[in-house]
Amino acid sequence: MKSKKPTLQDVAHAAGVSTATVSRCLNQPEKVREDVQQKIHAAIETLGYVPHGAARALASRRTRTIGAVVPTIDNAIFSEAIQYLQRGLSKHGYTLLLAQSDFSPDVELHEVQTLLGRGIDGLVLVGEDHHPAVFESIEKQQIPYVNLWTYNPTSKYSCIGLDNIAAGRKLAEHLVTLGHKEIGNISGIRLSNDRARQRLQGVRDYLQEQGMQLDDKRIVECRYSGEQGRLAMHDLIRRHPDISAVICGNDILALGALCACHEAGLSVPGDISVTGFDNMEIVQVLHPSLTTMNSPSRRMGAHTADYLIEQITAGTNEVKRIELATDLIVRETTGAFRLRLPFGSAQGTV
Amino acid sequence: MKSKKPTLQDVAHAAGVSTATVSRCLNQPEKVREDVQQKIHAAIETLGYVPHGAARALASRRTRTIGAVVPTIDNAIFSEAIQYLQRGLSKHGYTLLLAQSDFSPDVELHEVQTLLGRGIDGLVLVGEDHHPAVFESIEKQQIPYVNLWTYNPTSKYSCIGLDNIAAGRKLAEHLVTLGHKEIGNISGIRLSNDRARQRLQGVRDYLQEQGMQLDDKRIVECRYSGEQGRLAMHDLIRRHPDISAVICGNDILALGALCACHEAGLSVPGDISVTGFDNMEIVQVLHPSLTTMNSPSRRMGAHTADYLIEQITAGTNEVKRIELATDLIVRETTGAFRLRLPFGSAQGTV
DNA sequence: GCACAGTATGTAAGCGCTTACATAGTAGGT
DNA sequence: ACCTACTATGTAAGCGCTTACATACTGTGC
Repeated sequence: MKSKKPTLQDVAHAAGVSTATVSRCLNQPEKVREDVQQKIHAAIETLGYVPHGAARALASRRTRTIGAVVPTIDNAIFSEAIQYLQRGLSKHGYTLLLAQSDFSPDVELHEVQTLLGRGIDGLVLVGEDHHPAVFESIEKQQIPYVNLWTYNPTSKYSCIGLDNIAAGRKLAEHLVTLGHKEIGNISGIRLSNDRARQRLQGVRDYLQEQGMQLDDKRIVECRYSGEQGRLAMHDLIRRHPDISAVICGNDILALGALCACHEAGLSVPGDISVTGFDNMEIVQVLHPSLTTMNSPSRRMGAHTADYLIEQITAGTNEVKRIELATDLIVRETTGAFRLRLPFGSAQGTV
Repeated sequence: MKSKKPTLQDVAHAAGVSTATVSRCLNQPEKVREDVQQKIHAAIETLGYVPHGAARALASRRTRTIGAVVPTIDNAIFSEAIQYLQRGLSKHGYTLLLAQSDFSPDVELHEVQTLLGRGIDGLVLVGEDHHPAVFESIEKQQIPYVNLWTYNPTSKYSCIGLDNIAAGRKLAEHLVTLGHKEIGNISGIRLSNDRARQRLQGVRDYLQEQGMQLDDKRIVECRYSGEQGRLAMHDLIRRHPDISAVICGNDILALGALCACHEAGLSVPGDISVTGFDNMEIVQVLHPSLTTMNSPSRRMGAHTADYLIEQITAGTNEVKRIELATDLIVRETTGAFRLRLPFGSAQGTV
């Protein structure tokens, strides 16, 4: 190893120009003469110079860094969104700082403050529900900010996402149209998860309009995990044997629910219909393949990158609200309602 | 909005001490008297002071930031590892800079250089295969560095992972023990993916020792996606109807393969056995549930965080090689070999 | 030939923090 | 009472870059 890493000053020396010129050459090349640029680039090359990010950030008040806090990265929809967000940022020389909240508003607040301390140029959070101090901190920084996964036309902040209420309605409509009357629900924890609440509300609204009700007893709340979904479904089956369709908060829960149906000897969709949410890649290669809502995670990530870069480079901070379409993807786990003999009755002997 | 954000200088003023004392209070509190600390914290509180990350980084040459480049975050095993890595870092006040290589060494190099420019204190990559310039850059920086997902006792660099060759052997052994002789393989793209290569090599080695061969024609290489796995399986079934077991490069490919079996009217494990790799959470709630290898992604992430923090805080950079155990998880997609009448022959008439 | 506008480059003052070194204050040993 | 050894705090010099401003140079129109 030689001595220290080369600095901009070393480059300036080697190229026989001033530090200002080198800096300009890097940041506003149009202001530097062609031949000088070449000399500078040659010097950079031979010295192996790499700009010092922190120094740059300190002097320019821009870190070329975006912060994102998701509930957990270990969930296909969040990781898909982050995948596209990171790609979009990278294309423009921006780097992603990633943190997780574990669905806790307090943890989220803490992570947000850490990120802001790091000096991010933009921030991405999931949903609208946040600790009040989060909003305070953001406003103090005046940086572009996006609420992901939610679309609220009246929101004070930018949001890029879907209309979760409408999505819930669509699911309910699908099942009602198939003739289902007794519908159960396996939901994620709704506390501090506006998406889960809104989807459920959509279901409830629609049923109400149809003169039906979603009894609270038919809602089981649990963490988003396959095993939890499985247990929840067993619970529903035991407590409400008349249920003929179950709306699950996401695909993972739905897979667990399908497992439970199988274990309970219920055929899907013959005895019971099941829906998911997110349309994870794998649910289409399963048998039966899952009826679910398409979650525009990838587009969300890409749009977010575009929006942030746009605002940052323009030096503006306008609120933008982007609604992304979701589609109901009907596959094999939902079917027409069919009367099922109650458990315990003599089946097949009539 | 008030005026500017408060600086350390403002805090010093408000608390009636020097900037050095405030800085010490934040970084080495044991060197500051109790009562002075309280005054300072009070000032910080009322001013709403947040340290400026870039300034801190510039002055101290530490960014409290770790960089990681994974092939893609949109794959359960990588996202699990990143989940635990991020948590571990956060616990110690470190932040994660995340980038993706899309399985391309060139993209990876570019991302690594960007991260190094940002001034990371430690770096995490996946696998041992990297662009030569990656190693050069890292050595110039002298920062702790880990190769994840691989365990190589003779590696020049730290690594935390599993013995991929041994894992491949175990899978082969399992199938051979069940009586399978004609084994197929659906692998991820092996070019610049040492994990995939080594697993395949393990399979090959074991078969060879048993006097069997893994013909190259029985290996289908494709991207890690359910749909690709499905197509690959159809291909294998068509070209090699005598195959009675297929080893898949990961669980996603295996799910696609199961789909293909179903479509082709082959029962699993009756007609054909299928194995995965990674033990994703959902594969245990499927029917049939998947036989697979457990990938210690979570432990990997946690260990990596511990190792990096340890090295950074100690100011050292010792190479450490940690092997994590993997287990074969036998479930329902593998079973004893059973002779199957070839397609097209009159089945069930003998 | 001269004033003027326009362009290319250089000078130097920070950005907000850390930290080596200097200094003041305190306690213990003799 | 004096010296020594600490500990607690202050002073000030950067860390490597950006950028406002100053300066030098070029070409134009009159």
